[in-house]
Amino acid sequence: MPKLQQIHRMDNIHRLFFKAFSNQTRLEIIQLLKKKPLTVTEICYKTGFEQSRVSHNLRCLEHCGFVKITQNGNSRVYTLDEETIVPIVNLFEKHIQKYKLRLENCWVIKDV
Amino acid sequence: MPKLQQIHRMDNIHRLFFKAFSNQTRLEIIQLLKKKPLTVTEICYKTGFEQSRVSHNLRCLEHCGFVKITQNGNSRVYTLDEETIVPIVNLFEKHIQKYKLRLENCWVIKDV
DNA sequence: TAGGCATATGATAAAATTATCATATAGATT
DNA sequence: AATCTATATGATAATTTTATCATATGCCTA
Repeated sequence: MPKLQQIHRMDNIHRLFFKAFSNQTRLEIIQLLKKKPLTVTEICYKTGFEQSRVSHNLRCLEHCGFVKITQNGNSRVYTLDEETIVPIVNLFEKHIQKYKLRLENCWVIKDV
Repeated sequence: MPKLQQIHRMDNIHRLFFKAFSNQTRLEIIQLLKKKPLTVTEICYKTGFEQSRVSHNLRCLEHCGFVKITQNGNSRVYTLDEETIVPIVNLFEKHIQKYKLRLENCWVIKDV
Protein backbone atom coordinates (compact mmCIF):
# COMPACT_ATOMS: atom_id res chain seq x y z
CA MET A 1 0.00 0.00 0.00
CA PRO A 2 1.39 3.33 -0.98
CA LYS A 3 1.72 6.08 1.56
CA LEU A 4 -1.54 7.97 1.39
CA GLN A 5 -1.05 11.60 0.89
CA GLN A 6 -3.71 14.17 1.25
CA ILE A 7 -4.04 16.32 -1.74
CA HIS A 8 -3.89 19.93 -0.79
CA ARG A 9 -3.78 22.40 -3.54
CA MET A 10 -1.11 24.00 -1.49
CA ASP A 11 0.90 21.60 0.58
CA ASN A 12 4.20 21.19 2.27
CA ILE A 13 6.05 21.19 -1.00
CA HIS A 14 5.18 24.83 -1.33
CA ARG A 15 6.88 25.52 1.94
CA LEU A 16 10.08 24.00 0.66
CA PHE A 17 10.12 26.06 -2.48
CA PHE A 18 9.50 29.22 -0.50
CA LYS A 19 12.30 28.18 1.79
CA ALA A 20 14.70 28.20 -1.10
CA PHE A 21 14.02 31.90 -1.45
CA SER A 22 14.02 32.72 2.22
CA ASN A 23 17.73 32.47 2.80
CA GLN A 24 20.20 35.26 2.25
CA THR A 25 22.89 33.24 0.54
CA ARG A 26 20.53 31.77 -2.00
CA LEU A 27 18.74 35.03 -2.58
CA GLU A 28 21.99 36.86 -3.28
CA ILE A 29 23.01 34.17 -5.70
CA ILE A 30 19.68 34.47 -7.47
CA GLN A 31 20.13 38.22 -7.69
CA LEU A 32 23.52 37.84 -9.32
CA LEU A 33 22.34 35.21 -11.74
CA LYS A 34 19.50 37.48 -12.79
CA LYS A 35 22.15 39.56 -14.54
CA LYS A 36 24.05 36.75 -16.19
CA PRO A 37 25.21 33.14 -15.81
CA LEU A 38 28.21 32.65 -13.55
CA THR A 39 30.65 30.02 -12.37
CA VAL A 40 31.03 29.07 -8.72
CA THR A 41 34.29 30.96 -8.45
CA GLU A 42 32.71 34.08 -9.89
CA ILE A 43 29.84 33.87 -7.46
CA CYS A 44 32.27 33.48 -4.58
CA TYR A 45 34.22 36.49 -5.72
CA LYS A 46 31.20 38.72 -6.19
CA THR A 47 29.50 37.78 -2.96
CA GLY A 48 32.52 37.24 -0.75
CA PHE A 49 31.01 33.95 0.37
CA GLU A 50 33.14 30.90 0.91
CA GLN A 51 33.25 28.34 -1.86
CA SER A 52 31.62 25.46 -0.05
CA ARG A 53 28.87 27.71 1.20
CA VAL A 54 28.13 28.69 -2.38
CA SER A 55 28.31 25.13 -3.69
CA HIS A 56 26.01 23.78 -1.00
CA ASN A 57 23.43 26.42 -1.71
CA LEU A 58 23.70 26.08 -5.45
CA ARG A 59 22.93 22.45 -5.05
CA CYS A 60 19.72 23.34 -3.32
CA LEU A 61 18.79 25.81 -6.02
CA GLU A 62 19.46 23.20 -8.63
CA HIS A 63 17.25 20.62 -6.97
CA CYS A 64 14.51 23.20 -6.80
CA GLY A 65 14.86 23.79 -10.51
CA PHE A 66 15.83 27.41 -10.04
CA VAL A 67 19.17 27.05 -11.81
CA LYS A 68 20.63 24.93 -14.57
CA ILE A 69 24.24 23.75 -14.84
CA THR A 70 26.48 23.53 -17.87
CA GLN A 71 30.02 22.30 -17.79
CA ASN A 72 32.67 24.53 -19.33
CA GLY A 73 36.19 23.18 -19.09
CA ASN A 74 36.70 22.39 -15.49
CA SER A 75 34.26 24.97 -14.27
CA ARG A 76 30.51 24.90 -14.07
CA VAL A 77 28.30 27.67 -15.26
CA TYR A 78 25.08 28.25 -13.35
CA THR A 79 22.17 29.80 -15.21
CA LEU A 80 18.95 31.07 -13.68
CA ASP A 81 15.69 29.64 -14.92
CA GLU A 82 14.31 33.09 -15.63
CA GLU A 83 11.01 31.86 -16.89
CA THR A 84 9.89 30.78 -13.45
CA ILE A 85 11.92 32.87 -11.07
CA VAL A 86 11.50 36.35 -12.44
CA PRO A 87 7.68 36.32 -12.49
CA ILE A 88 7.58 35.05 -8.91
CA VAL A 89 9.88 37.78 -7.73
CA ASN A 90 8.00 40.45 -9.61
CA LEU A 91 4.74 39.38 -8.06
CA PHE A 92 6.30 39.82 -4.65
CA GLU A 93 7.47 43.32 -5.56
CA LYS A 94 4.01 44.75 -5.54
CA HIS A 95 3.08 43.28 -2.23
CA ILE A 96 6.39 44.24 -0.70
CA GLN A 97 6.15 47.88 -1.70
CA LYS A 98 2.92 48.06 0.20
CA TYR A 99 3.87 46.29 3.40
CA LYS A 100 7.59 46.76 3.73
CA LEU A 101 7.29 49.26 6.59
CA ARG A 102 5.04 47.09 8.71
CA LEU A 103 7.52 44.30 8.42
CA GLU A 104 9.76 46.16 10.81
CA ASN A 105 7.53 45.07 13.65
CA CYS A 106 7.50 41.44 12.68
CA TRP A 107 9.24 39.01 14.94
CA VAL A 108 10.64 36.95 12.14
CA ILE A 109 12.97 39.83 11.45
CA LYS A 110 16.22 40.00 13.24
CA ASP A 111 18.41 41.96 10.92
CA VAL A 112 16.58 44.76 9.14
CA MET B 1 38.69 47.28 0.38
CA PRO B 2 35.49 49.03 1.40
CA LYS B 3 32.36 46.97 1.57
CA LEU B 4 30.37 48.46 -1.27
CA GLN B 5 26.71 47.88 -1.09
CA GLN B 6 24.96 47.48 -4.35
CA ILE B 7 21.37 48.51 -4.82
CA HIS B 8 19.42 45.48 -5.84
CA ARG B 9 15.90 45.50 -7.10
CA MET B 10 15.48 42.41 -5.01
CA ASP B 11 16.83 42.79 -1.54
CA ASN B 12 16.65 41.34 1.88
CA ILE B 13 13.08 42.38 2.38
CA HIS B 14 12.11 39.78 -0.17
CA ARG B 15 13.75 37.14 1.90
CA LEU B 16 11.59 38.04 4.85
CA PHE B 17 8.37 37.84 2.91
CA PHE B 18 9.34 34.49 1.53
CA LYS B 19 10.18 33.39 5.02
CA ALA B 20 6.62 34.04 6.09
CA PHE B 21 5.57 31.35 3.63
CA SER B 22 8.34 28.92 4.39
CA ASN B 23 7.06 27.72 7.73
CA GLN B 24 4.57 24.94 8.21
CA THR B 25 2.41 26.58 10.82
CA ARG B 26 1.94 29.73 8.81
CA LEU B 27 1.40 27.87 5.59
CA GLU B 28 -1.33 25.70 7.13
CA ILE B 29 -3.02 28.76 8.51
CA ILE B 30 -2.92 30.36 5.08
CA GLN B 31 -4.42 27.24 3.55
CA LEU B 32 -7.31 27.31 5.99
CA LEU B 33 -7.95 31.01 5.54
CA LYS B 34 -8.08 30.49 1.80
CA LYS B 35 -11.42 28.79 2.39
CA LYS B 36 -12.91 31.33 4.79
CA PRO B 37 -12.09 33.76 7.60
CA LEU B 38 -11.58 32.16 10.98
CA THR B 39 -11.02 33.01 14.62
CA VAL B 40 -7.93 31.93 16.54
CA THR B 41 -9.87 29.24 18.36
CA GLU B 42 -11.20 27.84 15.11
CA ILE B 43 -7.72 27.73 13.64
CA CYS B 44 -6.44 25.92 16.71
CA TYR B 45 -9.22 23.39 16.48
CA LYS B 46 -8.77 22.70 12.80
CA THR B 47 -4.99 22.46 12.89
CA GLY B 48 -4.51 20.94 16.31
CA PHE B 49 -1.88 23.57 17.03
CA GLU B 50 -1.60 25.16 20.40
CA GLN B 51 -3.18 28.55 20.87
CA SER B 52 -0.07 30.57 21.53
CA ARG B 53 1.66 28.99 18.57
CA VAL B 54 -1.21 30.11 16.38
CA SER B 55 -1.33 33.61 17.84
CA HIS B 56 2.40 34.14 17.47
CA ASN B 57 2.33 33.09 13.87
CA LEU B 58 -0.79 35.08 13.07
CA ARG B 59 1.00 38.13 14.34
CA CYS B 60 3.75 37.53 11.82
CA LEU B 61 1.26 37.09 9.01
CA GLU B 62 -0.44 40.29 10.02
CA HIS B 63 2.78 42.29 10.01
CA CYS B 64 3.50 40.93 6.56
CA GLY B 65 0.10 42.11 5.39
CA PHE B 66 -1.04 38.61 4.56
CA VAL B 67 -4.05 38.73 6.91
CA LYS B 68 -6.41 41.33 8.28
CA ILE B 69 -8.08 41.33 11.69
CA THR B 70 -11.62 42.25 12.67
CA GLN B 71 -12.94 42.10 16.19
CA ASN B 72 -16.16 40.18 16.78
CA GLY B 73 -17.30 40.08 20.38
CA ASN B 74 -14.30 38.89 22.31
CA SER B 75 -12.88 36.93 19.45
CA ARG B 76 -10.88 38.07 16.48
CA VAL B 77 -11.56 37.05 12.96
CA TYR B 78 -8.58 36.65 10.66
CA THR B 79 -9.13 37.16 6.95
CA LEU B 80 -6.66 36.38 4.19
CA ASP B 81 -5.64 39.17 1.85
CA GLU B 82 -6.58 37.10 -1.18
CA GLU B 83 -5.60 39.73 -3.66
CA THR B 84 -1.91 39.29 -2.98
CA ILE B 85 -1.57 35.81 -1.56
CA VAL B 86 -3.54 33.73 -3.99
CA PRO B 87 -1.70 34.91 -7.12
CA ILE B 88 1.66 34.28 -5.51
CA VAL B 89 0.70 30.78 -4.54
CA ASN B 90 -0.75 30.04 -7.94
CA LEU B 91 2.42 31.13 -9.62
CA PHE B 92 4.33 28.67 -7.49
CA GLU B 93 1.96 25.89 -8.50
CA LYS B 94 3.21 25.71 -12.01
CA HIS B 95 6.84 25.60 -11.04
CA ILE B 96 6.20 23.10 -8.31
CA GLN B 97 4.38 20.64 -10.55
CA LYS B 98 7.46 20.54 -12.70
CA TYR B 99 10.15 20.15 -10.08
CA LYS B 100 8.51 18.51 -7.14
CA LEU B 101 10.22 15.17 -7.67
CA ARG B 102 13.70 16.59 -7.82
CA LEU B 103 13.10 18.30 -4.54
CA GLU B 104 13.39 14.95 -2.84
CA ASN B 105 17.13 15.14 -3.24
CA CYS B 106 17.44 18.62 -1.84
CA TRP B 107 19.17 19.02 1.47
CA VAL B 108 16.79 21.66 2.70
CA ILE B 109 14.20 18.92 2.99
CA LYS B 110 14.01 16.91 6.13
CA ASP B 111 10.44 15.76 6.18
CA VAL B 112 9.05 14.81 2.80
C1' DT C 1 50.44 10.46 -14.67
C1' DA C 2 51.50 14.34 -11.84
C1' DG C 3 50.03 18.54 -10.36
C1' DG C 4 46.99 22.39 -10.39
C1' DC C 5 42.47 24.54 -10.46
C1' DA C 6 37.46 24.21 -9.82
C1' DT C 7 33.83 22.30 -7.59
C1' DA C 8 31.46 18.99 -4.49
C1' DT C 9 30.58 16.63 -0.27
C1' DG C 10 30.23 15.07 4.70
C1' DA C 11 30.49 16.01 9.46
C1' DT C 12 29.85 19.09 12.88
C1' DA C 13 29.86 23.61 15.09
C1' DA C 14 27.35 27.87 15.19
C1' DA C 15 23.38 30.53 14.52
C1' DA C 16 18.66 31.31 13.70
C1' DT C 17 13.94 29.86 14.04
C1' DT C 18 10.12 27.85 16.32
C1' DA C 19 7.19 25.88 19.87
C1' DT C 20 6.04 25.76 24.48
C1' DC C 21 5.00 27.25 29.03
C1' DA C 22 3.49 30.60 32.10
C1' DT C 23 1.16 34.52 32.43
C1' DA C 24 -1.08 38.83 30.93
C1' DT C 25 -4.75 41.45 28.75
C1' DA C 26 -9.38 42.31 26.87
C1' DG C 27 -14.16 41.73 26.14
C1' DA C 28 -18.43 39.45 27.72
C1' DT C 29 -21.64 37.75 31.16
C1' DT C 30 -23.41 37.09 35.70
C1' DA D 1 -16.83 43.52 40.46
C1' DA D 2 -16.00 38.63 39.74
C1' DT D 3 -15.38 35.41 36.53
C1' DC D 4 -15.33 33.21 32.15
C1' DT D 5 -13.76 32.92 27.43
C1' DA D 6 -10.68 34.44 23.79
C1' DT D 7 -6.46 36.06 22.49
C1' DA D 8 -1.76 38.04 23.13
C1' DT D 9 2.82 38.24 24.88
C1' DG D 10 7.54 37.28 26.92
C1' DA D 11 11.09 34.16 28.16
C1' DT D 12 13.33 30.16 27.23
C1' DA D 13 13.86 25.42 25.69
C1' DA D 14 13.89 22.61 21.62
C1' DT D 15 14.53 22.18 16.97
C1' DT D 16 15.99 23.36 12.53
C1' DT D 17 18.89 25.67 9.42
C1' DT D 18 23.23 27.33 7.99
C1' DA D 19 28.16 28.02 7.64
C1' DT D 20 32.54 26.20 8.19
C1' DC D 21 36.29 23.06 8.01
C1' DA D 22 38.53 19.24 6.14
C1' DT D 23 38.75 16.55 2.45
C1' DA D 24 37.35 14.30 -1.87
C1' DT D 25 36.40 14.32 -6.78
C1' DG D 26 36.77 15.81 -11.51
C1' DC D 27 38.75 18.07 -15.46
C1' DC D 28 42.64 20.12 -17.57
C1' DT D 29 47.55 20.74 -19.16
C1' DA D 30 52.41 19.85 -19.02
